[in-house]
Amino acid sequence: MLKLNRTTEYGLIALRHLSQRQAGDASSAREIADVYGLPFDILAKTLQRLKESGIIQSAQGARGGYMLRRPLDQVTLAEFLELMEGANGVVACAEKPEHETACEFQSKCQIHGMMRGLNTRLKAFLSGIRLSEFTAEKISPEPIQLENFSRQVNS
Amino acid sequence: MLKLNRTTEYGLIALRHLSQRQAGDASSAREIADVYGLPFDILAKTLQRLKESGIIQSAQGARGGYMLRRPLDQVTLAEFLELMEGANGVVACAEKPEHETACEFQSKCQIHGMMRGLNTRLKAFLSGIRLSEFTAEKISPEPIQLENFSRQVNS
DNA sequence: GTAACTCGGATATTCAAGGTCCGATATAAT
DNA sequence: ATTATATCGGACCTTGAATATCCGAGTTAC
Ligand code: FES
Ligand code: FES
Repeated sequence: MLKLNRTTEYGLIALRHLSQRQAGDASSAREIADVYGLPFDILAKTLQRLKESGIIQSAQGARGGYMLRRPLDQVTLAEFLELMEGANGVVACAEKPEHETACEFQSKCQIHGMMRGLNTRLKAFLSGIRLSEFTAEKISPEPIQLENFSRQVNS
Repeated sequence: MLKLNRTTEYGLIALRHLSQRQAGDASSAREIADVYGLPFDILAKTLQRLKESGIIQSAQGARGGYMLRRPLDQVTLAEFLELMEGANGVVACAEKPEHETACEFQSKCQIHGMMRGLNTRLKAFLSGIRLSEFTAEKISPEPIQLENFSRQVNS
């Protein structure tokens, strides 16, 4: 139940990676994919999406890559999930305006109001969690091995 | 994001229906499907599942049907969702024991711990919501039209 | 110019959810 | 007893979204 998309996990892993790099330091999609063993193509699309939303920024061309743009403690999990998985509520009808015919059952559906209430409460819950919780803390005591991926953009 | 299964909605609608009937009054799967315009086969399976879990009970044969068994204010949304949608966490690895190899990325995954934390918090949130919230309150002021479906088991 | 990137779309594959069908069994009314 | 109406339980098909793959185009550093 309530399972997250794969891309969401990829995105979080990437954001954590970017947050651990020095400011002004860019990481390419290839680098991140290799370090964590993620499928490159999907990760690349995910990063593009994150860039469109303004959470990260990109530098094109050789030695290009991605860098954080917004501080992760200012991005809520609710915003991030909506970004990665689309604005779907617990039920399809939860996000639509009340007057629209949301689903074929709505006219007879007696729990519609409660579903909308649940959706609101769930969003409030997710809004109380910031992405920095996923990225700020260190899990492994030793820093990530970047090996030959390591580079500096401004140097 | 975090979209519920269709069967979950069907189940809630059915539970609400059952909760509105008099004690000792049974509703057949056919009746509920007709009243709300739900697909009969799927609703029937859903009701069977709810019966196995002990939330409702069944009476076989002609004039049989389903009745509530457990008070709905004693069933949490967390329990209900796990029942209807399986014990999946926000990520596949969240529900498994820590030592098991959950997914191919786990060894390199830096956010695994946070994911498990999120999963725990989400479950706590869902455990704080009881099914009675979905069924107890009246939405439409007028009672449901049962027409020729109306019947009494003990009469 | 060339290599290493991002960018963006088109397309294929995979998988679970959603839905359908059918046969077996149990009970109540006639 | 027979019939009608139920639950029960499995097999099966369909569909759509998630996932993955592929390719071409545009940018920039060297
Ligand atoms: S139609 Fe909105 S919850 Fe059922
Ligand atoms: S492997 Fe568990 S969250 Fe990534």
